[in-house]
Amino acid sequence: MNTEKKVTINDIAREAGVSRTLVSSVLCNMQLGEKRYRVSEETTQKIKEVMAKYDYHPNNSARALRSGNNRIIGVVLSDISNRFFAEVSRNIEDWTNKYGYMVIFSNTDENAGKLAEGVELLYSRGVQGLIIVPCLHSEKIIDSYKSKIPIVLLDRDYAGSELCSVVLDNKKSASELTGRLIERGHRNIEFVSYSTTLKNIIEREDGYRSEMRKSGLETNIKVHHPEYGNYGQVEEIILHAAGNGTEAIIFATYHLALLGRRAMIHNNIKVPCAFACFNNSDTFDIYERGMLYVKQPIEKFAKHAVELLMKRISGEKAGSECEKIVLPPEIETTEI
Amino acid sequence: MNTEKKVTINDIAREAGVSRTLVSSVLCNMQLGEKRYRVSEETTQKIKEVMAKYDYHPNNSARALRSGNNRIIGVVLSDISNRFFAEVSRNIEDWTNKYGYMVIFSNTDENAGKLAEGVELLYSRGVQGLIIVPCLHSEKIIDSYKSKIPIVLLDRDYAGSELCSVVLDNKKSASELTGRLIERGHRNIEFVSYSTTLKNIIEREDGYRSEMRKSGLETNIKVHHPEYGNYGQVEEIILHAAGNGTEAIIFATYHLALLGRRAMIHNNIKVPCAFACFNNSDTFDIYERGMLYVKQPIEKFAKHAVELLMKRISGEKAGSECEKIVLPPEIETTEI
DNA sequence: CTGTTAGCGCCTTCAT
DNA sequence: ATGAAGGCGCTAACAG
Repeated sequence: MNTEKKVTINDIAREAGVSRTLVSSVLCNMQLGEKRYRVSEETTQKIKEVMAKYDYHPNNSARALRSGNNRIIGVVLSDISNRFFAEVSRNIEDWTNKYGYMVIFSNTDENAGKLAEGVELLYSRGVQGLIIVPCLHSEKIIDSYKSKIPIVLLDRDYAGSELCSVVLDNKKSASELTGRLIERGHRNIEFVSYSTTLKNIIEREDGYRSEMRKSGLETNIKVHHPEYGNYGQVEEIILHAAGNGTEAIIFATYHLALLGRRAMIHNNIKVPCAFACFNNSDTFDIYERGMLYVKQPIEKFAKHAVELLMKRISGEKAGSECEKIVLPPEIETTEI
Repeated sequence: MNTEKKVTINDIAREAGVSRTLVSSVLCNMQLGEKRYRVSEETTQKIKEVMAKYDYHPNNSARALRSGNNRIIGVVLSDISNRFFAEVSRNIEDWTNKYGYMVIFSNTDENAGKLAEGVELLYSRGVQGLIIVPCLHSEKIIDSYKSKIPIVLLDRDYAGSELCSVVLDNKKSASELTGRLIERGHRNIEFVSYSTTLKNIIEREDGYRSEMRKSGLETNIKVHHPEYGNYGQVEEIILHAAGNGTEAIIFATYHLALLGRRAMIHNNIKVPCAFACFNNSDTFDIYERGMLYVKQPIEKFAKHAVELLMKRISGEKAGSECEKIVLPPEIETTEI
């Protein structure tokens, strides 16, 4: 394989008859948008030619060592194979690339222990900054790094985090969704969620409750908290709803919506005439026509997170106040 | 932020009253499974304490520079937000971590130009090896790197590639799928695919044709090649099939299956009584009960790809023959 | 505009 | 079992 020794900056300098410094300057100018170091057009050309001729690639480790910046950031999230985070990742990657940075991912599977491992691994790898999707009980762990490395929270924030964050306005999402269902003439609207301390989820329930109250449907409020992943309990909820004139059900998460829909199909239930969840999906788009859902503004999530992080990495007001970005919800309907 | 200077190996050495060499040795021993360099238990302990006390993290760039290995590999694939590749990515990540390596991704969007950019970027970043999902017309680009860096092809291979690869037995997958439909009593089975030179896709069609022939259904062979992403054409195929006693349709890709299913639903067609595609999906699992499909052995894809790559990186028989791994298909049925 | 001089932090012989 | 010395490839100050 690597029989031929790597060509270094010295080789280029020698071959071009100039000093290493010049080659380095040209390199730097290339990486940015030209001109930061003054090098004559003539020598610049010559050096570029030689670099091309020898297929020269500057050694990144050396650069990183010298400059103290390896142009890598870390992203810590639940599971990159989860639909939502997969798309977020893709967008983060694209944005990061625009800054000349690359991304390394770490999956937590919603487990604080794994999050700790992941963050530590990335930190010890020397990444320049971290975008983190916190999970339950990860607050302290994250806090312990905030003086060591720039961090931006994504999708979720927690009380007392003095960190930049980009999140959806979960409460408003749920209340708008509820409002839409009420507009459609529904009154018996139920809400299926989890019993959790995860801020995101709690706010969704809040949104539902407050909208119901605002519309004078306080007595119609009905919230369920099945155990996580317990299909049987979801099925019971559905069966019960079917026999009680429930007109619509709101599921607080995509996963819950899947379970719920499965229960309906398996029991051949058609009663609940509206259906909503917190995410889009290519298949729901086909199978659930005219269904309301909250669209996650994924591109914005990614864009803002990367921008915030880059700002902190480049040190503008390093330790200063944190910026919290709350994105407005977008309620959408699948094709009719 | 980084007000406190990073603590280096020298600081640790000074503080522990030993030489850098010893600290380095301890470090190395820690990273592997103990004992490669002889250091007395006593000093080892002392050094470890000091490292912990000062929260010492060896500088990765320096290590990489010195050792010539940054323990990073690159993965070039279509689109990490695509369901199949998202899962593959996750698995590659997990496997790679077991080797102490990390992953950087690059997306091609099935575009050879982007693939070229991505590969070049990763190469210039100095990754130790590359796992690549080739796309149309990317053969030459990939070939041009094979003498420079270890490469393993994933999911797709191309004629004449002298590279390691891990792929599914696409032909067999399609023929088994066809066989299953025939077992179920179907005779008029159609196949919807693309007109392409992508080996994967072609082999699937081959599999269908050969199985039909083998079962004496040669005259029932019917293949369609709609343009990529052209919903109208797919809809026509479905409408036509519905009026002609077609009993089953096989879609060569997941995307085609989605389009096809959409056409059926929009036109309220129930005629085609079997339905199959080349991937699983959480929603198909719910909406298409008893549907046959080919399950991609994603974990195996990842495991083998990473293993092959690591073998090449560590230089065992560097330039020698390439290993081609062809995974057997697993035909599955969604819940009934 | 160009060259010289110092290291960045670490690993690796080679001595002791 | 431990230490000294050299250098990986590059960039950032300075000089000219």
